[in-house]
Amino acid sequence: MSRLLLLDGHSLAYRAFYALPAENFSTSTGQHTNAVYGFTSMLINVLRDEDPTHVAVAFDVSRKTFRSEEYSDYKAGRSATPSEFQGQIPLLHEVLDALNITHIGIEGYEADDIIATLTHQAVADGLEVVICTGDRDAFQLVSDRVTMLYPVRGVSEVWRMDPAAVEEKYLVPPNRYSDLAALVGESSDNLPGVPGVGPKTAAKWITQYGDLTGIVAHVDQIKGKVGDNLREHLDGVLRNRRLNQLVADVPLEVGIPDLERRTWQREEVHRVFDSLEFRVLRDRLFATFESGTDEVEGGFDLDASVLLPEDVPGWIEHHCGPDPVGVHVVGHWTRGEGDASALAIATGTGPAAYIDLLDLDEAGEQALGTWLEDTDRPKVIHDAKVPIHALEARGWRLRGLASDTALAAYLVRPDQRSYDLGDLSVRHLGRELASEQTDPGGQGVLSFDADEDAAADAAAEDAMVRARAVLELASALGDKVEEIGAGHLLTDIELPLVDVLVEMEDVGIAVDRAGLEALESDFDAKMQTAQSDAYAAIDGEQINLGSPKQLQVVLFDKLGMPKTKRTKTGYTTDADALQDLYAKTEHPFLEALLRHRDTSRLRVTVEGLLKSIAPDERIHTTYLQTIAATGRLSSTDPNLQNVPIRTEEGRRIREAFVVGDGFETLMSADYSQIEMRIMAHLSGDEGLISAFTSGEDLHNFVAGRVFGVEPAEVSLEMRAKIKAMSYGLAYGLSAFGLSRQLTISTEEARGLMDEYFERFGGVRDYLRDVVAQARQTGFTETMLGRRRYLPDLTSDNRQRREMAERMALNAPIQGSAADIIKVAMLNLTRALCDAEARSRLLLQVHDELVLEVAPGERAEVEEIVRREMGSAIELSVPLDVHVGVGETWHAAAH
DNA sequence: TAACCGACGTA
DNA sequence: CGTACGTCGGTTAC
Repeated sequence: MSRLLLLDGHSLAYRAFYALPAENFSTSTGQHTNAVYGFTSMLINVLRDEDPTHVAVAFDVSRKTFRSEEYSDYKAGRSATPSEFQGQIPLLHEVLDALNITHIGIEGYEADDIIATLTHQAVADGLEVVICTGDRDAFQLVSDRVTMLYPVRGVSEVWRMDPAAVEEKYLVPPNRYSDLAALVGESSDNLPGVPGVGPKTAAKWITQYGDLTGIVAHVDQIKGKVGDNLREHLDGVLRNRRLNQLVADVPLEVGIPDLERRTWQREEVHRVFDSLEFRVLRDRLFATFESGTDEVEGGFDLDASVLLPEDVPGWIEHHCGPDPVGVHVVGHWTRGEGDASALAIATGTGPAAYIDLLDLDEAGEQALGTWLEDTDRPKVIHDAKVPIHALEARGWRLRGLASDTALAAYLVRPDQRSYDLGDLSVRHLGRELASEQTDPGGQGVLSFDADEDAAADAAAEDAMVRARAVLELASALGDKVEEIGAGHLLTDIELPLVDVLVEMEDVGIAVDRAGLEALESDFDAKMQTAQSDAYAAIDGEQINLGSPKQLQVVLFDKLGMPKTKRTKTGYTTDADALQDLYAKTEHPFLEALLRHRDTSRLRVTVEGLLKSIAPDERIHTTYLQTIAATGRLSSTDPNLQNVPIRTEEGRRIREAFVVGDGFETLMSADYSQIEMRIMAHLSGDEGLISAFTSGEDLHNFVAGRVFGVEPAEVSLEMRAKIKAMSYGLAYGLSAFGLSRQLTISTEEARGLMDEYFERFGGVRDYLRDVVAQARQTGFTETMLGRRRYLPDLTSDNRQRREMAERMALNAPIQGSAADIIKVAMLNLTRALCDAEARSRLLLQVHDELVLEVAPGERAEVEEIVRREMGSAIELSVPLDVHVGVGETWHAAAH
């Protein structure tokens, strides 16, 4: 039986808009999504419950319809549609487009007219119809073939209205409902009814005289005050009836066959739901419609074998040659420790094998090791750094990494939250990893002892499925990488960088544990003092100084300080705001509080570092290569890219990062002003380029140009302003933002920016063009062709659009800097290797590299570092590298 | 207990 | 109303 589902997009979204609190439904960029969320949630439920074969969503296009033509006050009582709602309609269209659901809006008609038209066509074609709308006018369409779902209690529940239900509720059959509504009136449409006549009276008359025509014919027989009212308002009633009659012959470009349900566009759904930040809803969508349907094929065909130890050498010999194989390692690796227990290999020709690493004989071990370390027998792995570490624990060094599917997927779409193999498989191959029978992650089902073998089989099969998925994904993603011209980024930069990062993570950096412990107790003592001072300043009240909520009570209620900038949950108590308050009130509590903040922050930082010291007395961070949308690395567990440096106290922490035993010194090498240099290069601005070749201090030079004085005459204040602006430009800083940062007037800030752009017109043109081009193509590109997609550049929502514009400004600059230092890391590593130096790379902090220098190698290493960092890329300005050495990170960077 | 938020460290 | 991150403690929702 075919069934058509029709939804009134406007009416349902509008319900959701008022039913769901906007503050709980908005994205990190501030876009409200409550209407989209509510509608989509309801859509998923209805699709699930009704399982229609055909679907369409109707929309109002504008308020101007034939009804408002006839009756200018039609819906006039309604307040203006809030812009927060209006802005969500295009998002709703995006959701529907991604789901491949037809949406229709026709100028001059309301959504319900479209629904009426389609309902008539569908009934004529023999379909059942389910209508979902919050507009009661649609009751007139209900019949034995047409059911209406009417949302109540916001959008959390629907009433299923068939003819009996309509009659039970309104005392008239559906085809008389419009007569009843005409008599009673519809306040939401600003259609007044007959005074004193409610549904009961109206229903009584309709029953008595058959319909409205009958009532009109016998209007003189109706007695009493209501009779007089009816006669007096009869014109209005007839007008109501004309207006609430739905049009059943709206000219539509689609017919019922066009509305047949289609599979959704998987990538679009991910993109749209990502941008709306609908995580749970997406899970619900996939959970509801992808299990047990044939939209996603049930996994992978495997010619699989679990190898016996004695079969390992033969299998590898036979199957692992010059063609890439997919590899999946069963094991784990966290915080510098881990192991591998098994390994699955899938070949391009079909066969797949599972090898238990804990049960290998000598020959197997030998064959496996030789293959793993053979550069000429290529492997493709998902997120290879982790398995490479795990295999290392068993003494193998994997070589010949031909592709990494996580890295490939990252280059294709660098702004994803995660690159889960299962997700990529569904998205790019259209297949789930796990079929229903093999569910190694499942709970409970396989928990009995008797099922241990089955569980092991399932785990082996899962590993082989993953190996095969990786192999196929490498091919599919490889094509996409090539399509966007990022092949060299993958093969020449990201893939070889994996080995460099593995080394850096393995080596770690030595720390002075005692020094850190001393710092901890020092910071702790200072924090205690600050805390006592803070309590003393507020009559001894012992609040939790780390609780913004309790602070707000003290600051704004108890002490009555002026309110600061609003946050989602109240008023901000951040350091800037507290400084402001202190300047205004000079209250000692604020001074103590700020001191407490600083010292407790330092203490927490030190504690975190202490906890992460490994048994070798070194700290091993983990670099994440697929996190930052601009192409940067990130560092985690612990994050060694945000160790304090700005304050004197903070720098003491850097003194605890020391040169390790057997090495001579630490060396810190950083690019000076690399982002400004990239901006000079990309913009080709002659003024800025000459700033870097003049030998003058950059900011003095620029400030001299802007203020029209000699560089030598630039005051410190002028220099500070120009420095802030120069850096701000690469982030899309506005005059307002600049004024706030420098505490100058917006006018002065604007004047400063105008003057800057006047002197450095190339920069202005570049910044303008980079956004314009990104809007054209949909993406930005770094110097090495790393893309970042920014669909929001064409958003109707100003906030989203402007956010995307700032990202477009920044991504090529930050991303090119990331490209450059990655190239430098690769070249530097190779050069150190070629020079047979023992010195080694330890850390990367975006524009800085930290090395550990072996005895006697200092001069040579410094020369290599300067050369390789300085020549990583050719710019129209020099790449200046600052190098320092010292026993500690602090000393080396000084 | 998990998820979120404010706050804050770095480039 | 300046980009890119990771981590912490407190709070809230489940």
